[in-house]
Amino acid sequence: MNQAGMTQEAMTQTRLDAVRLDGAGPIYDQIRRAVRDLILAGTWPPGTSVPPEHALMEQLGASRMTVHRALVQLAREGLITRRRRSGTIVASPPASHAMLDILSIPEEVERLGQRYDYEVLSREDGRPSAELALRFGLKRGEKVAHLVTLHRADGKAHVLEERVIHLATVPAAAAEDFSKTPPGDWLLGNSLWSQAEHAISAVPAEPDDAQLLDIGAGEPCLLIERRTWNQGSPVTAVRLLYPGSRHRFVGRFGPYGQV
Amino acid sequence: MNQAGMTQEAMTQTRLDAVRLDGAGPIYDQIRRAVRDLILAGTWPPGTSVPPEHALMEQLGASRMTVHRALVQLAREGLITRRRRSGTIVASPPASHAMLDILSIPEEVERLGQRYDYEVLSREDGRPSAELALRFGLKRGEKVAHLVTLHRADGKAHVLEERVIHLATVPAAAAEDFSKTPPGDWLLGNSLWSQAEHAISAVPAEPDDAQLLDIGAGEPCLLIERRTWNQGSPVTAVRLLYPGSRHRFVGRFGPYGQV
DNA sequence: TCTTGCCATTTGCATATGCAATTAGATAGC
DNA sequence: GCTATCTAATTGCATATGCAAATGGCAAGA
Repeated sequence: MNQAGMTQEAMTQTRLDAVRLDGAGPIYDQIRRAVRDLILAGTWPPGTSVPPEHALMEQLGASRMTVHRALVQLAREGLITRRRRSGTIVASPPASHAMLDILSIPEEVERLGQRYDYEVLSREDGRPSAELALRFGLKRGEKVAHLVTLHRADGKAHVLEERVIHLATVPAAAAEDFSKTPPGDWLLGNSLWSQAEHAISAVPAEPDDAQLLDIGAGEPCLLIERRTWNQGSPVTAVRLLYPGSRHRFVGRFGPYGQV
Repeated sequence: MNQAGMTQEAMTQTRLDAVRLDGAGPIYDQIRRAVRDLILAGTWPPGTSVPPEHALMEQLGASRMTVHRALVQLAREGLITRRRRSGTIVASPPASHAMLDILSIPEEVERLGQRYDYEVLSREDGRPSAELALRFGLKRGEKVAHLVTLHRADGKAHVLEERVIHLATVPAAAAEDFSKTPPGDWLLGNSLWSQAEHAISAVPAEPDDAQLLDIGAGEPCLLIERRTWNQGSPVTAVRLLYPGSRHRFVGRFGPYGQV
């Protein structure tokens, strides 16, 4: 191999060392979990190339078919994509989530064929007030960035976003002013998350919010609250307030799950 | 074999004949789809035993490992359950659906630890009025049962259900008075569905509905609309109106899908 | 320089084989 | 009858083997 080849080989070696089996359960499942964990932990970020089957096979002392089985399963779960000759790479998490696909508001608006813009209405960093802590379930001590953002579609209010970002988990957020990228999208590219919880409910618009959304006070709005964590540490919490009359969320499924 | 054995064998034969490959794509996937389709079509209802690997292997001329691969996938998808020696049986569809698990309202209420009861407020069978057809997207010609049901938790209005049932697809509904089982639960046991679509939105309560739900007119409500089909034929459509202040729907997921 | 064709790498699929684990049902023993 | 034991059916897992399909990248040729 040439020098470039050596570098390549060294990288592969590094990647291989990270794969550790825990001896619990079938070998193919140990391999699957080991690789999955490396991906979810961010050790192998999206785009990283996964070692080829032969390399894993030798490293782990398993047969190719066993390694193959593990990787095929991960591919079906959407964590990796595989192509003959090109090899296997870590996939990017899918942007959409059937029912609650509101990860990127710009995308959501543009998919409707409307022009998107947004405005950060306020921003404050520091320890949360009692009221804010209550609303987002924060502890008083933790430092957060608190942002209120209005998103527009074709110039009309689309959704009002109120968000806190945990600066201990995402320190880079302190230095970002979100003038070019709205907070939700910025977080997608600048933080990791491993779990989320969302809740959906119908609430009357508060007078202040109603004015911003250009609807009448007390009109029904769809409130989506989402909190995300990474390995147990809180990342962000957001409340998205949609004017009820202008929005529906639609999903499809079959008796055994998503179709 | 004894006579009982013969019967058993004959049944197995019947079941085997139903498995037909279409020649498209990998063999394991042809087998997987063939079996899946028999399950979804109701030919093999929940509880039916699937022929053992050896039988499928001989019937289809594939190796056992290939048959095995197909069945393992179906098991992972939740359509079948497998046990050594006992064999493979068709699974019952899971009762709950993470985000929109509102298939059974009695269960939903009892899970909250409250006493459930309900009342059918009105029922009419026949061809839909223009207004009804519009609201549920029906064709004027199709005969439907139209039901309005109020569900209560601890005696308080919980959700207002308005439903149409397509009598062409579910003829048995014509003879059922729903006095013992609410329509949604009755349908779960007396009809098949292969696809559903749901939509969620926030609407103000109409005066009539507000009175039934014991809230103020115009107060925000969460409206869940769901339509289900079986093999393309409409089965039922329902509008569930929840008082917004008393309900939240919660779900959890990870970056690559449901956790 | 550009194109064409070839080769080596990597994944995809199917088979054959063997053994392990589970357990329903039959059998033997009490 | 009841229980303990055995047998055989059935799935679960791992390996070895061989070939097919796709294709990145190199080499030869125009």
